[in-house]
Amino acid sequence: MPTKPRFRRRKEDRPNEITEAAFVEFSRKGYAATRVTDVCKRAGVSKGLLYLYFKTKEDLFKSVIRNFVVPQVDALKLAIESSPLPAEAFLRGPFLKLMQELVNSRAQTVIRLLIVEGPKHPDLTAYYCDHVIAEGSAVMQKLINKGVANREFVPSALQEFPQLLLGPVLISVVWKSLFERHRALDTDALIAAQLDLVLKAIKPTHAQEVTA
Amino acid sequence: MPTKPRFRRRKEDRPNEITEAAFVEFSRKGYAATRVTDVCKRAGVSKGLLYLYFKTKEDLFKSVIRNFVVPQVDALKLAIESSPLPAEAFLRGPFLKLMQELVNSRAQTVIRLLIVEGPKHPDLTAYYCDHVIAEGSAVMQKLINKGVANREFVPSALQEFPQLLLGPVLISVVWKSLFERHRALDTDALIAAQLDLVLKAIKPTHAQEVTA
DNA sequence: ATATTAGATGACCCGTTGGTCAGCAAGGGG
DNA sequence: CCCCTTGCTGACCAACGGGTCATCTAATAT
Repeated sequence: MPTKPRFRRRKEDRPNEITEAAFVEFSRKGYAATRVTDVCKRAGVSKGLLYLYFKTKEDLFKSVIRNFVVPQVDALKLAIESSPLPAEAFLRGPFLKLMQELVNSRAQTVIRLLIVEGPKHPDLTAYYCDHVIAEGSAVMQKLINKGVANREFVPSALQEFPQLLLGPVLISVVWKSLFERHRALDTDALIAAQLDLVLKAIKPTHAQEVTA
Repeated sequence: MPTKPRFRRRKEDRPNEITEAAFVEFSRKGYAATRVTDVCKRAGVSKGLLYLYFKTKEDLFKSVIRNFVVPQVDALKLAIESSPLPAEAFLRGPFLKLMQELVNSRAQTVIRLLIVEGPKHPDLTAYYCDHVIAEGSAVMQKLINKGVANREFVPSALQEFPQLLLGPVLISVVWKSLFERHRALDTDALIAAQLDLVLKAIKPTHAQEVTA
């Protein structure tokens, strides 16, 4: 009888499996504290194999981030730009939901990893800056400007700083990673509160001059 | 002629000097990437001496954080609680200035260090949570509530989530550490914008029912 | 069956770094 | 002036972990 083979050849699946394992390990311990050996164990793979698919530990890390970020961002942009809702309805509906989910999904982990490890990987940061930050800001800006154009909103600093809407998302991510078990925070409510306050501030409820 | 002595005995000053050097090194490279030897070099001290005053590398790190945080927070609380200004004036004046300075001072570095290294040092995080976060929130809450009490402000979610005012501070800290050289951000304006928006939202400019 | 290719293994190498310790020297007291 | 205390030194150690490579074996071609 033929004994069970010690391993199978699965060239196609290995990179994904390793990336997935690396995601878990990096998330838990950060870049420096993660041992390549642990990633291998989790992926059920030997060290040699990992180094067949990834040149260095850093290369592995970058793959983890990029493989996660790219599809997310693309999906996101599409969703936002193809919505027919007016600005406020969109913000209070899909946009709010999206921000709230960000904090409870893998994105949270990725955001944290980028904050923590970013400074050590300048090219990765640059990539992220151009693709996620810049494009994200642009989309949000467009949305606000649209609202201003059809008198839904009054002109405000939010046009220049659309990131303000994401403040509570950042607070939530950081809070969860540091204080979650020590002191609870209702992140959904926090995010909703900021949106509500901002909308109150930029909606023209009372007589207001609009200077071109 | 007596040759210059190789070193002086300065028991009193050593801990501070080492802490100071450690602050610089930890700020630049983070905990894991900082070598104890480098801290020693910067402090002009041998490794043995460092380990005379600090039990481990981690102990040194905690000292750095605590030594910086404690006096800052105390001074801060005093300043806030002893101000006679009405709520809005205080927020637009000293409070705004303080938030803006936070981003350009050593506090920025400490905030970043805590975000990055916090999860690895639970007791340090707990300490920070109780002393800085909890007390800070309480003070801000008091301020907002005071404003609501004398009809300066309308009731709002800001009473429950005073942290919202700090959102842009966090954004600024993170931005500076990641993207500063790649894409500029006027952090002062960002922080001022958030304050302005929030104040617009909670000021009773038009007929508004106040439900007890 | 056998040969060949290439996916996969893991023992090993070696630079790095947190932490130690035997001993040196500053400087105050007798 | 000398001695003793103790602040201080830096060579050294041991563990650790990223990366390599000689080797093995599953799959495939002949």
